[in-house]
Amino acid sequence: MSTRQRVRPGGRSARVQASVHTAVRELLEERGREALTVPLVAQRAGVTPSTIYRRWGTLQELLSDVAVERLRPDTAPEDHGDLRSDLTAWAEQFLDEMTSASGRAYIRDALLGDPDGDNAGQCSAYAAEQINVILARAADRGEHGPDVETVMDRIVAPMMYRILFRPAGLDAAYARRLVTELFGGRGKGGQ
Amino acid sequence: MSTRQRVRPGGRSARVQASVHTAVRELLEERGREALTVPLVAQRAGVTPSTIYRRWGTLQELLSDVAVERLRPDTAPEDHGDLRSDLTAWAEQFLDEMTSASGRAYIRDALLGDPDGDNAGQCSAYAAEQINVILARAADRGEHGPDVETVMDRIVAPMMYRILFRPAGLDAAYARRLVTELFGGRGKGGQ
DNA sequence: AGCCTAAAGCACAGTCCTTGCGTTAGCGGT
DNA sequence: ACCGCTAACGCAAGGACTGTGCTTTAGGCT
Repeated sequence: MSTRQRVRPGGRSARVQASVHTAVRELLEERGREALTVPLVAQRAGVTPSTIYRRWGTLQELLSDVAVERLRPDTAPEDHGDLRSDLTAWAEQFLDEMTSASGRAYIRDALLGDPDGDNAGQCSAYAAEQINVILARAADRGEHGPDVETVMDRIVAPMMYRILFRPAGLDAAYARRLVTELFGGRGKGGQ
Repeated sequence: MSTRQRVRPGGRSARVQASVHTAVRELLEERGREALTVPLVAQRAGVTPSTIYRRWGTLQELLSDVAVERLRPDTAPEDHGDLRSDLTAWAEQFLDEMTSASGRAYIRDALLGDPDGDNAGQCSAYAAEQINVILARAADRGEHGPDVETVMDRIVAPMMYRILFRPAGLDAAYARRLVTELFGGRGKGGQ
């Protein structure tokens, strides 16, 4: 079962979903994730727990839904005039947002309550979308650069891997280094 | 609180931990993850639920512990005579193991019940260890290749990212391609 | 305007979580 | 080798959470 909700806007369902999502975000900030329970969220949202159980099934699936919504980029990547600057700026901002405690928590939540990998795929699609915008702009300028898959492999994947598995010592310099190495910086590879 | 157990071997604690871990692995295979509950594991392991709650706190932290134990490589990477072959073989095997349904489940469990990122770091350390063995062997042969961090960024991270976020269409060819590109294959990067 | 369906509320039963207290195993000291 | 001491386990009970059958309501559709 996909957890993403497809409710028509304006109806009661939409109101319930919105108020539940809001309740989750508020309670996450106020009391932290450990303190969250379905009944607590239900009370804050002004619904009964059974409503949440029926629509989301599990607290984790609900959290996953909220997380994906929160991880959706709300703005197009900034235009700095050339591909490399755009990628660098985007990577720095991405890493900065995702490295924060709440950012990591959202990523983990998105991965967590996600039986069929649907929500995780959505997160990846968001990043790919942003990168596509950057690459398309570069193509319009006449620059020719890597394709999306390469950027995902060389920039996004390493950042995400470290965020998830080795969160210590991550900073903007790492993001810049990845971009530099992608652009033919002296990669240490090769034999 | 770190969930990793530091019990002395031979004592009662060690016996309890072993029987609980075994119970988890057995029940995971028999009934699947959804059916797992703390009381169920406790019954199979021959302990009381409160013991599990006290030592692990949560089913997820327990699962995380078991997952990390299971993700530990039990054998040194094969020696194929040269660095590139070693890396390719290792990457193929790694991807194959991790792409399986149970492999992905273990990875997610390891990430999941892991408040301070301790278990996730351990997983990453396992991979780094294996790669270090491969690189050390290459150095002994007189080959000079990339350093560990580069291999983590270029091989491990992309595979893990796709396993977690885009599990569709992953195969050995992808692993080979990553190694090829690392070894100066025509990377599509650069402007 | 009225029907009809999907979703929410209500209530209750079953399970799980959590903790206080007593007991025990086994480590360390003499 | 014995004995005290501490950390860990078992037991039991209270409270909270999960999940479901049935009823009610909102709002889309003709």
